[in-house]
Formats: sequence, C-alpha cells, structure tokens
Amino acid sequence: MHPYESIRTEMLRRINDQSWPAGFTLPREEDLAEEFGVARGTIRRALSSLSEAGLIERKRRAGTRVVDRRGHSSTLTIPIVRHEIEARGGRYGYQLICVDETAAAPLDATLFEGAPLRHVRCLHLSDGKPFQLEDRLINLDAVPEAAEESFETISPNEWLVQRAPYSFIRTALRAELAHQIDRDHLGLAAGEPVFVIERQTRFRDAPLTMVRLSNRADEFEIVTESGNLV
Amino acid sequence: MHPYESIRTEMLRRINDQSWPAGFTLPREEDLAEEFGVARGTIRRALSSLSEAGLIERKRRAGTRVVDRRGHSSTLTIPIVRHEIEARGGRYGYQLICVDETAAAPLDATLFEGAPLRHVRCLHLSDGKPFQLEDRLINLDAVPEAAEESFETISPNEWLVQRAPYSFIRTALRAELAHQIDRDHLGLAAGEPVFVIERQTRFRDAPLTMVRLSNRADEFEIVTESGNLV
DNA sequence: CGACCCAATATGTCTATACATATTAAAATC
DNA sequence: GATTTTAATATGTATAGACATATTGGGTCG
Repeated sequence: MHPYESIRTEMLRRINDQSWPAGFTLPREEDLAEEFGVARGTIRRALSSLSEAGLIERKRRAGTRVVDRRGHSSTLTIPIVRHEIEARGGRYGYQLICVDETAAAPLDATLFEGAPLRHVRCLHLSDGKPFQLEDRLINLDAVPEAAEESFETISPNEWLVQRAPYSFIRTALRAELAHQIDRDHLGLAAGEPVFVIERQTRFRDAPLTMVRLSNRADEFEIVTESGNLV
Repeated sequence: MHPYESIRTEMLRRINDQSWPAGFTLPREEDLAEEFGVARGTIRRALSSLSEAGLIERKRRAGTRVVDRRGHSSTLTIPIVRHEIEARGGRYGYQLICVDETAAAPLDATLFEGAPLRHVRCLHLSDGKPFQLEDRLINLDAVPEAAEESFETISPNEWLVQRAPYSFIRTALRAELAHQIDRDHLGLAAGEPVFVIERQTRFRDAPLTMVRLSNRADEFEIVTESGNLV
C-alpha cells in the first residue's frame, strides 16, 4: 500500500468515527504533512481523492472541511445497449424500422429550434428478441452527413459516436406506461411499464441529437456498485 | 486557463478529430512534456483528468491508449428524497407506516443470512402528498441501536446516514408495475407504473441495510447533466 | 517447442521548492 | 459606521529529479 493510500484510509477512519465530524475543518496541508511524515504533495494526493469522492470540500484560504452529507449520492454509469446485451451472453441484433424527416410522437423537437432534422427509429435485439426501442432525432445542421446515411446496417447510436464528438450530455431516466409504439415493437401488452432513457447531446452549444430508449421493464434494470475507498 | 487545462483541451481536440483515433497509443509522457514545453508532472495532470473521464486508458509499460467507446457511458447521481423535494420547492413531510421484525413482501432477506432484522416502512411526502414509499430492512447485528429507535420522527434513511458509515453501495433502478403496497400508499390505481430504486449498503463485508424506494412514475425522474471538459 | 527468467520501459509515486491566486480578516479610508 | 484597500493565508499549480513497479518482449534452458 502506498503512503497516500494509507493516509487516505486513516483520514477516512477519522471521518467515519467522527474524530473529524461533519463540518470540521482539517489541519492545513503542511501540518498534515508533518503529522504523517510525508511531503505536502503526498497529503494533497490523499485529499484530492477524498475530495473527488465528495467526502470533503476544499476552498482556498478557507481550508478543507468535512462535508455534511445527509444521504448517499452515488454515481452510476448507464450501460450501452450492445454491451449490455453481450454482457448477458446474448447475441446482439439490429433492425431499422423507419427513417424520415418529421419529428415523431414520443419526442419533442422544440429543442432544435427549427433546424432540419432526421428521425430514425430502430430496434436492438437480444438473441433475436426485441430488447430496446430507439427513437432518435438528429440535427442535420450539426451533423450533415447523417442525411446520406441509410442506418440500415449500423445503429444511429454507434454511427454518431464514431463521427460526432459531444461536449455535453443530459440524461433522464423514467418509468412510463408503454406507448403504442413501445408495445408494437417490444411485444408488450397494454398496461405494461417500460424503462425509458432519454438523452440529449450537444457539442459547443449546438444540439446534436436527442434519443428516447425504451426497454421492457421485466428484462431491464440499471445497476451500479460503488466502493467507498475503505 | 492553466497550462494543464489547455493541454487537456488540445488532447481532447486530437481525440475528437481523430488525430488520436480510438486505440491509438499516445506518445510517452516525457515526449509529450517536451512537445508541450512543460514538466512531466503537468502532462500527467492533464492525462489523469482524461483518464478519470474515461477517455483514455493507461497501463504501465504498455503506455496510454485512446479508449474505443462505442457509446456514451455517462455517470449520474441519485437524488436524496428530502433534497429532491425541497429542490422542487415542495415542503418535505415524513410519515411512519409500520415497524416490525419480519421481512416483508417486496424485499428479499436472504442477503442478510439469518441475521436479526428490523423492518421499517415509511412515506416521504411533498406538500402533504405521497411522493416516495420507503421499505427497509436493517441488520441489527451491524446496527444494534436500530432496535431501540422508533423512527416516528426521523426517517431510517437519515437516521442511518448519521450513524452508520458505509463502504459499499449497490444501487439498482427499475420500472415496475405498482405493487399493492405502492398503490395503497402512493395513491395509485391498478396498472400504473412506479420507478423503483433499490439499494444495498455494506460496511466491511457486513450487509447493513437494504431499501426499496418506490416513486410515482408520473412525478419522478432522475436527471443528470455532464459536461465533457470541452 | 514450451516454460521460465530477465532486462527494458512507460507509467506511478514521492520529495522539495517556488510561485500563483482566491478568500478572508484586518486596516485604512471616506 | 460603512465601504474600500491591503495584507495574510491555505489551497492550487508547476518544476525537476529520484526511485518504484507492473508489463512486455526477448532470450535462455530444459
């Protein structure tokens, strides 16, 4: 174990057992360096780690304070369809449903402020069975090449990722009652729920694309595991 | 803008415009330091940042390579009930439903391997209206004080956070059809969906608690926004 | 030819020092 | 007394050099 790791562990212990309670201001970096018998840089390494984990807050001149967290706010990563399917041992399949130029039902096109759009609807399959329905709008001003792509063999998801760099993402997760479209393509009966992921992507203030991914609720969940450095 | 920031931006540009395509192995840190005219430490600062953002992967001796990401995997933070409600301008309310010693319907107690348990069910309200139903099991071996707490005025969520440090969290997000319990307490009709957050918390390999939080699907969503350093 | 050992290498960590900068608290001014 | 200036301070950034260590690609030996 490296010095900065054991120092971080010791600091974690002090936070957990309330020797350093919430709101407490830690000693200066130099003093900590002296206490632990290391250079200031090593102390900073440990403190940065705790800061990124959200356990402490640091401000110039004001010092470093233990955050008063009234709940766990953990971070989780959203799976990517193809990976999700292959990770479960399934065979990934792709199927284009339609491509047109009009904004369709479940998506709201106002975000694009009248820019020319391409609408793509497609299905991601696991072992031939419908897994996720993708409904997407693409801004042709920002990604003009999308006008000439048929999307018959590659999903717009993967196509875009390879071509268009993004700088900003907004993701929303919702539980919804399956729309007619969801039922048609995911093979659901009326009254069944879907897990919906909606994502907007931008690059330098220009909206690139907006997508609604709906999943059969009985086969889909998002799971995350996060250790706390202990 | 600090040197390490503009260097990171330049590196991002190279990744985005494919000068450094996916799979590409970057020059050694020392060479980059020479190219950018800074010390190796400054290059490392920029690279660490990109590495944490998941854009590059670094291995000893093997070097630094651009990650081949065939999709966006963004990270999002789960809101905490009280904060969520207050952030929407609502008045937070709490209501205990029942406390007993048996594992109840929607929760699976096998995780605790026969340890003595406390079961708590309660409701989080926004402006007096049901917002989230909390169903929780607490391991009394790990948190014996929980046996003497009535949970009549404080939610087990906040009670636990103040008392029991955790070292590991597993969170699952699901869309479900509302159970009878959900319908009773959230005021839902049959056939309506709920957004379920299920969380398991551990401390040094001992399972502390397990909770199922169900939310009215029409009032609840999880949203995250993440910039990409550009 | 396969199994094992060994050296080369790029990243990882640590030290010590200097300077930058946000922020606060005290001092000076109106 | 209220506002502005100024100085003190703790964190933030950068440098240069030394050593640690995982991993890889040979080279050696059975």
